[in-house]
Amino acid sequence: MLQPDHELDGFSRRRQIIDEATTLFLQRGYAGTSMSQLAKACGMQKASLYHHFPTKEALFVACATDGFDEAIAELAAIRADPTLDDDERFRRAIHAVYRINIDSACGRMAPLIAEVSRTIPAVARAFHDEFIMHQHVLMNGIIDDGIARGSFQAPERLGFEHMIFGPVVSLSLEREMFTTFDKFDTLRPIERIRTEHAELLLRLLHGADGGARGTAGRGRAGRAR
Amino acid sequence: MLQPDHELDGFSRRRQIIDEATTLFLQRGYAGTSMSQLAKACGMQKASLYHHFPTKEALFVACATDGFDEAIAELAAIRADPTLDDDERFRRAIHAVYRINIDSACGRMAPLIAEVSRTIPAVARAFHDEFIMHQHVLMNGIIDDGIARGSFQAPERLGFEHMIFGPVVSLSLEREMFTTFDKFDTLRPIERIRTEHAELLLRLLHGADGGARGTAGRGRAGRAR
DNA sequence: GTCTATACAAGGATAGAC
DNA sequence: GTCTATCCTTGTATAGAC
Repeated sequence: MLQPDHELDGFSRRRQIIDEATTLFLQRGYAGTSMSQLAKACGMQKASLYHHFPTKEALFVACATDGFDEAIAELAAIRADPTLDDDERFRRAIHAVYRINIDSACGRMAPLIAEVSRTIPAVARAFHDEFIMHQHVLMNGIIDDGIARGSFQAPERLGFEHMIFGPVVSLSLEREMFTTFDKFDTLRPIERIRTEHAELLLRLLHGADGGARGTAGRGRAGRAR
Repeated sequence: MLQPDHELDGFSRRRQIIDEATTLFLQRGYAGTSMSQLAKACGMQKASLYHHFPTKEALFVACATDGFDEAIAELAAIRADPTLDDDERFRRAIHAVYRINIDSACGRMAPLIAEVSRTIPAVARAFHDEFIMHQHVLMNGIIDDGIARGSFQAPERLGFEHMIFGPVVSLSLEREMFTTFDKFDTLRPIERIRTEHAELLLRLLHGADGGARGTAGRGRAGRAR
């Protein structure tokens, strides 16, 4: 999945093309983006693009599968950070999930994957296996660790996972849908939504009965119910 | 928004075109669907389509804004149904929201709206004002009624709304993304997700402290767990 | 590795007969 | 209201010089 290529002067044409293409794809969709537009955006001739990528489809696959690891890195680091207590780790993990899916290019690719899912099924497969799946695994790990240490109560996992990722994914989609609206941040104040979202999830993790510990560290015995 | 037209024999060509076009748009995206393909699907000539719709864009707008009211009708009915207690009403409302956004054609339009949001901003506006907004209003009404009757505790509303609709919208998107996978229902068992989702939301509505009433009618004091 | 030039298909849309 | 025929643009992709 890597192409060391000719990253000589810190400037790779391939990189530039991928970046410009990603921008265009995100703005106008796959079928709505033409190689001519892309060539213009890159300041080069259409034919030159085909020196770097054999087909438009191959170019799209490169864009869509680019940067999975970097995007998820932060979440992995949070899971591994031993200095955090479980509640705080969970809060930061939620924060990271928002950044991954709303700010990063590959997080914003979801509607595009849907668009091409029938014509390029492989890209949907990769998106699931190497992006979505990894986030779920990391998040479940964080929850499981908290349960093992007595900080969290086990929730119905399937529904809970969807209550973690669903609001983030839909917010990302809505931001694409409503980009032309005056102030999207008034319609959907992401910061506030994220905070409330995290606190509501924590309430569920602490159990319905006792409310459990507010900021339980690891292993502290605070039990509930 | 209605066109009585010539619904003579219960078969309208306009209706047929909208239905076929909607299917194609959902499968291949807006830019990825051609008028030629559509003409073939309708069993007519390309030029004939232009007798019914002046442009491809107008046709898409017709598809995307078709059936809002019908899709939402069930949710409105549930809100107004006086025979339900608040918990059961909420459960059925969640059920309806799943059907609206996952099964109905206009619910599945979301990624398409995102695709055309820059080129046809009006359709994004309509989708928000006449579809999304209405669902939020109805759902909030159901919650407010429950609060007024003492069945529910008021949650942080903004975060809670996203925890209602987010998982549904993302599930709808994922179903489009992963249509080519062997068994989507194994990957994302919608029935089970929906049930767990509803129960977790109810747990939040019942409050972290007392758990509040399990199946409280209006005012009934029933406890649970 | 980038360019000019071009092949060839498909796109949206229109004209005008029936 | 549907057809055949056609216009013109744009699309992806390639050939071959530099």
